[in-house]
This record gives sequence, C-alpha cells and structure tokens, in this order.
Amino acid sequence: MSDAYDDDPLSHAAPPAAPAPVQRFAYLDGLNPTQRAAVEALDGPVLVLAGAGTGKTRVLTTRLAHLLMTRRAAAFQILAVTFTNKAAREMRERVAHLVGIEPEGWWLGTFHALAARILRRHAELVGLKSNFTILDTDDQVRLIKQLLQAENIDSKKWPPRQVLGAIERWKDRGLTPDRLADSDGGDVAGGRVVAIYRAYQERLRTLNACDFGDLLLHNLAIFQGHPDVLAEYHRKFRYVLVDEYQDTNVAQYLWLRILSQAHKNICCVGDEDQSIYAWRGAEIGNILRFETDFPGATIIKLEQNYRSTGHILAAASGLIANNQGRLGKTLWTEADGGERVKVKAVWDGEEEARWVGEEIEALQRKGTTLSNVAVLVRAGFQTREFEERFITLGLPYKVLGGPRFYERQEIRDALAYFRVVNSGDDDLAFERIVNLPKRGIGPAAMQCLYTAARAQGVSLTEAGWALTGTDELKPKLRSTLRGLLQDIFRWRTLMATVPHTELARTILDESGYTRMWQEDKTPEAPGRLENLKELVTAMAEFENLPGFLEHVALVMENAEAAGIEQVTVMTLHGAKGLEFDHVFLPGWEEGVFPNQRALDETGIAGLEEERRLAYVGLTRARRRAYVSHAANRRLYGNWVSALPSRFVDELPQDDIEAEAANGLFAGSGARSGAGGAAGYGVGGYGGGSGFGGAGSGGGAGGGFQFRGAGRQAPAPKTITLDQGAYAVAPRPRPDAPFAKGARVFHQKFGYGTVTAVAEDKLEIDFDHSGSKKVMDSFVVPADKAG
DNA sequence: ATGTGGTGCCTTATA
DNA sequence: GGCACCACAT
Repeated sequence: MSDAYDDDPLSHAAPPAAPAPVQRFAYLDGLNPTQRAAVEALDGPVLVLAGAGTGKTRVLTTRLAHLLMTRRAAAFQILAVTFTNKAAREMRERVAHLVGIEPEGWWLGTFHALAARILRRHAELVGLKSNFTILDTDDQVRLIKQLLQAENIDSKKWPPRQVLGAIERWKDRGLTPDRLADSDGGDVAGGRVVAIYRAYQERLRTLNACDFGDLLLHNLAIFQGHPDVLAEYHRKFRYVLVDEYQDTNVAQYLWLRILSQAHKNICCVGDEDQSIYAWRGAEIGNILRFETDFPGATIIKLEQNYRSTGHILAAASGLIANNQGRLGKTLWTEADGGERVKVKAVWDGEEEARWVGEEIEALQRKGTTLSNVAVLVRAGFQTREFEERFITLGLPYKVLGGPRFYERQEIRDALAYFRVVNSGDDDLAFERIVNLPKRGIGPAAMQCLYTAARAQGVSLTEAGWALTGTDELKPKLRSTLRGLLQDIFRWRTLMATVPHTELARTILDESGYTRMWQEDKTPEAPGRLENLKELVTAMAEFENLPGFLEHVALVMENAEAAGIEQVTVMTLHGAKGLEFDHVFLPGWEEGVFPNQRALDETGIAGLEEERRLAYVGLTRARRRAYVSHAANRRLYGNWVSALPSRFVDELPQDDIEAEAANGLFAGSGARSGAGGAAGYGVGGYGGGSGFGGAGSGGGAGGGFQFRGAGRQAPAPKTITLDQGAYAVAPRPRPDAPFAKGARVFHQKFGYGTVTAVAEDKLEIDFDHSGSKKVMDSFVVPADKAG
C-alpha cells in the first residue's frame, strides 16, 4: 500500500481548480438542513447524533467528500475511523462515488488497522520489531492457559477465557499492568490476574507479538512518550472523523483525543441509543460526555428518519424513552403511520417458530422477497427453532454470524489440496497449492504452465504432465513438478480404497503441508495445526470426499451465489446497521430479553443496554415489525414459564396490535382489549396451577419459573396455527416430484433416500442424520448435488 | 496420538 | 438438551 505519509503533492482527489460556483457541490443538494449543517460544520469538534435511519452514513461520506472538494484537506490529511472493515469498505466506496475518483493515500480504516499501521512504523519505541504478529483470540487463550499452568492456577476454576476477559477490559480502559495494583484483580485467578497480565505482556514482547488491545495501547505509549512522533501525526492529520462513536472504549477515546488535540477538528458520529457493546468495553460515557471532553463542540442532532413507518418509529421511541442515560433525540418521519407493530403471544417456542413461518409465507404470497425479511434474536441458540421450522417448510434462510471456519487460510489451503485430488480440472485449487509448501515452482514456471494449458486448452495439471515430458523446464524443476503430479495422482487412486479422513491426513502429511506449519515458529502456527485436525474430524460426518467438498462449497458460497432469496436469521447485535422491510423479533420474554445475566451482572446499566438492543431491533424495520413472546420455553432442557418482556409493556399501545394464540390472553393487548387480565400466561391451560412448582431457577427476581424438570411440554398442545387463518398455497415447483427410493441431497442433512412422498413433502432417510420430513423444494437429486 | 466417557456450562462479537 | 473440553484409557 502506498503510504502518503509525507506530504504528497496534492492528491488526485483534488477537484479541478476553481469549479464554477453554480455547479459546485451537487452532492449537498439532496441533504436536509440538519444533514447539511453536519456536513458543512468542518472545523472544531463536532458531534453528530444520528438517530437510526437518519442518514448517518450519507452525512459521513458527504462530509468526507466535502472536505476533499472544498480542498479543506487533501486525502492524506484525513483520518477516518470505523469499527469494522465492512464499514470502512462501504465508506471508501461511497466517497469514491461522490468524488468521482478513489482518493489516494488517505487513512481510512478500523481503529485496529490504523493503529497497527502506526505501530509498525514506530514499533521499536515500545520494544517490538516492525514485523510483529497480531494474535487472534485463540492464540491469546492458548497463551493465557500456559501462563496459568506455569502459575499453578486451576484453569477449571479460572477459565483462561475469563482471565483473558479481565485483561482485555483493562486494556479497553487504557490500563497497562504498571497502572494496576495486585489487589485490583479481585479474586480472579486466585487473586493473581494482575501478575498473569504482567507475565502475558512480557510473553508477547518476547514473541514479538501483540494482541488487538495492545495496538491502541502501544500507540498511546508512543504518543505520550515521544512528543516528536506525535507532532508528526498532528501535522499530518488535519481532520479526524469517527463512525459509531458510541461504541468506542476508553483507549480509543484517548487515542482520538490525543491525535486531534492539536487541530481539534474531530467529528464523531454516533447514537447513544444504539450503544450495545458495553460488555466488550464500549463506554457510552464517551458520547454522553462529548461536550465536556471537547470544549466548544458543536452538537448536531439528526432526527428525521427515512427508514421506518410512523408506528414503528413511535413504538421504538416510546420504548427507548424509558432509558435514563440519554442525550435525547426525537425521531420523526414524513412517512405514513403504516401498520402497527404486531405483538403476538404464543404458547411455546415451537408455536412461535410456526407462527413466524406462517407470517413469512403470507408475506411471500403477497409478493415480498425473502431477502427483505429478517428474524432477529437475542442469542445465537435461539436461531435453532427457526432453522428447524424453515427447513420443514422449505423456506430458504441463512443464519448470519455462522462459522467462519472455512475462511481461514490453512483450511482453504487444505481444501485446495483435496479439490485438486478430487478433480484434476480444478485449476484455482492447483494454483493455490502448487508452491505450498515452497517447492521452487515459482511464477516463471507457472507462466510456462499457463501458456501450455492455454495453448492446448487443457487444465493446469494436464499441461503439467505434458511439460514434464519436454525439456522446457529445467531438470530440477521438471522433477519437482513430476513429483507433485505423481503424488496427486497417487492420492487420487487412494480415494477408492482409503477412508476419506485418512486420505485427508495422508495428503496433508505427504505433501509437506503439515510439516510446513510444524516448522513455523510464529505463535499462530499451533492454532492452525489444530484447525487442520478439526477439519479432518469434521470430514468424518460425510460419506466421502466429494460429498464433503460439496458441503463446503454450499456452506461457503451459499445459496446466495445461486441467486436464491433467503430469509435472514441473525442476532440483534449482528443486525445493527442493517435494515429490512419486515423484521421479526421473537423471544421477548423476561429473562431471555432482557437477558437475565445482563440484568444480574450489570443491573440498571445492563437493563438499559438491553433496551437499546430492543430499540435497535425495532428500528431495523422499514415496513413492519413483529414482536412475539411465548408463555413457555425450553431452556437448557428445562421447561420454564416465562413472562412477557417488560419491553412489550413499554411499547405504546397506540402503535401496536396485540394478538394472542388461541386460549392465551394477549400480552399488552390484554390491557386494552381482553378485559384487564393482568399480564397473561397460563389462563387457558392446566388451570394455572403446577407452574413454578420446582421453584425459581432463574436467579432472584428472574423472569423464569422453572416447572418440574419435565421432559414434556406442560400442557396439551391444542392450539396449532396450522389450521389457522391461512390456506397454504402450494409453492411453484419446477421439476417433477421425487419418487420413492430416489437419492437426494440436502444442504444440511447430506445424502439420503426418499422413503415416502406426500405431495410436496418428502420423508427421507438420511445417510447420516436419520429420517426426516422435508419439503421437496429443499432437496436436489443426488446426482445434481453440487 | 486418537478415541471415549464424564462434567459443566450455557449472551451478545470486532479486529 | 447439547456441546465443548478434559481426563483417562487404548
């Protein structure tokens, strides 16, 4: 990356000299007055309080464009900070679009990426070399584990993760070990966390490594200890922009403050009502205190919402008004009221999933595309019920935030080996592994291969074979290439005889790939080896190598690539920043949401953060939000009866439409409609007695009441919405239905044989997952799989 | 070094 | 209920 650290000649981003005044800044035209003010307030500290859906990103990017176009700053004089790479990418693209050209040499990136860039430059000032490695979480945990062992601390009692958590929270707050007393650690790790922290930092230094938190802390140390270095950056960065300011931690705040203290041109954009990351160190106080931290700050509130309907906004606003720690914004919209937020009371989680499925199918019939629909849950485990239901319905969905395992480098390498063995035509895979580990088959040799392959219209491996029969390559190279090709050939023949997991191991070992990582002394190498083992273990679930590769391809590429519209299922945290026409918000029950642990561990602050999370959820919806809560839920194998979330009660009545499943009193609807039944719950079932029989298991004041440790749902399941309001229209099916005995492939369950057919529903005996009922739209003939 | 049984825990997630 | 991790056994 070219590093326009020293003052470049004016960047390419600079507009042609003296543009005509009339035509100037067309990008300002579409902004509303407040947005425009936020864009044009270029000097001094500025806080833009941007409510959900008020055009935050637009303001941010336009502001950047404006800085460039007015020549207030050249690209390389701007520091623009985000939290995620995704946000950085988006911003880069949008600014480029506005300015008409990609600005060069600007410092736009995540806190971590930018801090790493600075640290590489001055690493020696904090005792590192500039090629230091950055540890990921696995590495960190492994290190802590070792240190605990060395200190004879029982890692049963003090899980490494927890110890690491404590250390990270300190780092979030800018606290290095020297600023801590031993007693600050409480009893964590037997009262020795601070010692562990100290040892951990020493270990990192010897490893020439640092963790993510260190990137910021080392920066701070450099700036504080070396005024000359700091002065350089002061000279360089004339304008600082920050996205999602409500998510900054103390270290990040200090970093921003120190970098901007010379020129004071810092613009922070954020929304205190969307601060949902306190648990990972975010300090909502940063945004609440902005005016004091940056005296003379201009505060601009963006309150006009362009996303949601009136009812959705009003519901969200009514909810968040219950929070104390706010700066206070009032969102408004020019849009219609639209439809009220639907609040649905159901008997249990299963019924909830059924209901959501039905509503989605109804939307689908009305022409809604599934990509405009999301189910947002509080915690990951809640996705399961929906997955199961959607699978039975044949409703395409994707769970976001799923495993990113297959994206890791070592996994992709290994997969490339398997692919080459599986298919000699896989040129991409071949390219990836041909010189991995280093075999001396470099770019020059590859050039030869490309030419030959193209000339003969064959795959790279085939061209390789041909080349080994000529003297085009040097003898040494020729034999290396032949060796590799022979290996691949041999592995391929093994496919027929050797179990695929064993074959996988063989390939990785004999190719020298395993050894490559064994000999690698960087701290991440052990983790990579473990991942490779895990990969081989995971393969056991599949019938054979092709079956496994197929699965991987599906998981990696997803139906998305095939252009299939899918419902999105994800956590509320993951949904921040996104929007959908229709948003389902299940599990609004005391204990689940607000989450009991958040309540227990952080009290009011925790409750308010949960409420902000609810606010985030509601404000994701453009056209309609659907809240639901179940009277009974199975948690960790126990049936518990649950009360509707207090957040349900906090939704203004005028903006909701309550509906209860048969026999249940409606949630808040009851308060308006069904004759004042207090709350709701068990009225229709089992006389209400027998609930809570086994005492309260959810902690003091928890929302759950544990029922006996029953295996069964507590009451007859007479209500089924299946017989309810909608006649299920047959979905169009392109192909002939599957016949009994047909071999099929299913994305989740793998291969199987059809044992029964009932219209569009199939019963399939899966080779590895047993017998299941599945909609035919969710399977493909086995021979067409992949 | 791999496989198995037992135990304990269980929120959210980024670089 | 289910998974992940650990200790122990092979």
